[in-house]
Amino acid sequence: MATVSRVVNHNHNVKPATEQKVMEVVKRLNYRPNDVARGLASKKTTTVGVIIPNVTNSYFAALARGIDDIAEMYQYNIILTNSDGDEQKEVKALNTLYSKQVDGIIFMGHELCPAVRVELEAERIPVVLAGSVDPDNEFPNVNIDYQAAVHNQVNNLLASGNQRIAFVAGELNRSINRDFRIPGYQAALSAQQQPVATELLFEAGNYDEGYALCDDLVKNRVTAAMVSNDEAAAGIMNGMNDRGITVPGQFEVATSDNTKLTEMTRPTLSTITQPLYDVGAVAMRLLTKLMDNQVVEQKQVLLPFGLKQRGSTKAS
Amino acid sequence: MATVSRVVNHNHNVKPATEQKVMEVVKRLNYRPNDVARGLASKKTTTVGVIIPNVTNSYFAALARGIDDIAEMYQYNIILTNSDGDEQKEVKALNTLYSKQVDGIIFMGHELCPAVRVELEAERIPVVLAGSVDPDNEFPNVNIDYQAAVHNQVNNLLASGNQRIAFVAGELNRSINRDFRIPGYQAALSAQQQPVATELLFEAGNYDEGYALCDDLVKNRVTAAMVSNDEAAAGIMNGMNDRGITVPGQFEVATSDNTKLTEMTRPTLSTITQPLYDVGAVAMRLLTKLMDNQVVEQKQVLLPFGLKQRGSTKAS
DNA sequence: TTGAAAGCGCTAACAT
DNA sequence: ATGTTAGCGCTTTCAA
Repeated sequence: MATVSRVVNHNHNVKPATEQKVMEVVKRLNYRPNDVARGLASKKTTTVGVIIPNVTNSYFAALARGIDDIAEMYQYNIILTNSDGDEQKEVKALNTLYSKQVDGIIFMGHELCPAVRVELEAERIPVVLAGSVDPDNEFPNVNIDYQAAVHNQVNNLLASGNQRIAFVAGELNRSINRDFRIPGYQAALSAQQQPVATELLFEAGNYDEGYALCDDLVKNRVTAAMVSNDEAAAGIMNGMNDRGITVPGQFEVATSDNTKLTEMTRPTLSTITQPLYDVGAVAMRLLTKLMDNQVVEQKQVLLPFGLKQRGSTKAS
Repeated sequence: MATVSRVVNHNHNVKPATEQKVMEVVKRLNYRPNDVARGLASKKTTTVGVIIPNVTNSYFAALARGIDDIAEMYQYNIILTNSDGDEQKEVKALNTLYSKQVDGIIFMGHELCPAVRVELEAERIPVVLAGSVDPDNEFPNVNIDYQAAVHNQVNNLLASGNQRIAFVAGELNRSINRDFRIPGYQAALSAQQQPVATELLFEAGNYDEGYALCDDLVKNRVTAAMVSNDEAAAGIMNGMNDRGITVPGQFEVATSDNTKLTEMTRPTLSTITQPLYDVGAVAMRLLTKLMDNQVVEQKQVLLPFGLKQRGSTKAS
């Protein structure tokens, strides 16, 4: 019994001869260890919970792929739950994951709302936020420097002479926007002595909303937009072109995620480049260390970003 | 002990008064049942394994969302594993899932290769294929009638006068192509007395491959393409336009999945419409019945499809 | 309607 | 290096 356990778990205190014998029987009987029993006895499930707003969102899907690949590499499985960024669903999902005794959690969300924070703090199981900011920087997380990225990209829009640049995000009041992107956007404007008007802040979180937003943009005499979501950016670009306002000639669009979509639209979309897969991968790698009780010096990691000027802006 | 178990599991043989008492203590002690112990004792984990080629593929991501929503509805959790459609990874993933004692499996793959089939048959745990064909129709599965869908869409390409219509898929030799789509394509050609030449069969499974394929297409004097993957279709369309061959004027493109991408490209892509979310949802619903030992009359389900003519074809 | 007891299939401490 | 034993935290008979 115990010896079989040792062999199966690659414990070293087994005589090679008996190991062979056990292996032979394991094969012959087609024995497969029961992970549930293992989990109960060892208090480790080699399973991590992943909360994602929506798998069909290509930004998060890219992170999820990075997460799963590294999880697999470290022999963990992933329990994936879509939350739609909804507080209720997030809390419910967390409770389910706790019941399932997951060894750790990767949380992705637009926002870290108080109820979720409480839930996360209540258990002492490791959590890492992936592509999701924690304004208090309390939890380990991996992101890029959204503020600097937006700042730089807006600089490009400024450089080509735009006087009224809009900032567009799914929900302006989310921490990632309120505390990082918008300050980056405003800092860029201020540095050029441009007024910072809230009337230039708009909401659009997907293609259709972006497309529909064009009327508002035109009404406000906006000539360029810094968008925080690739699909919304595509919607704005197509919407403008369909209204006879050509991009980038009469209107410039810059976006944030560098998903494959930015290469598939016409014109192609200028964007901030983020290592999406790596954000997920690094988050998972960090979580493995935490689950392994290793000491981690840097629990807040910022991955490098870049800017890619393509067809939707005039900048070269 | 046993009474608490009854209360937690909503067993009816409990006096309301004691139920209240138990509930009160549960709350006070912040008691949360351990699903692992539950799983060991009851031999049910309320977890299903989901094998997906790649979450970042929007076709499969859409199915995954449908799967997760229904799973959640029936109180199941999902263990998600990316396989890249690789036989080795699929087999490995299945074994891991079996060890984890999942109650059922949803399999998505480009192909149901022999090794996987063997693995699936070896265990008697329920499996449902989602958006993935089983040429032998041995396993429960939910799909659309790919053959008819392609046949109809090719008819439209024929109607606008094309004499050399290409068929493009990720891998021509996959069952879904070999046994369903290509026969549909060929039947449409044959019905119009058009020769069925293998030189009109091409491979491209993503945007870049589609884009690169254009040279071959031009070389072969192709004037229209029936593509089995939206991203590849976008690549072909952009590739043609970039080469000065305008779509749909000089080249028509029709695709298969109706992912959101088909509305985001310019021109927009004409496509077969499939209820992607529903394919996943119905598959999961079917699996719940199977896991519940309910008798299911129809284990092979074909969901309705449609055709949507947009900007990449001349047909109205 | 409730309690007592066995046991799910392992791991881990302990003994040998 | 191997065997023995005691749980892990529940569900599920079986009695009462």
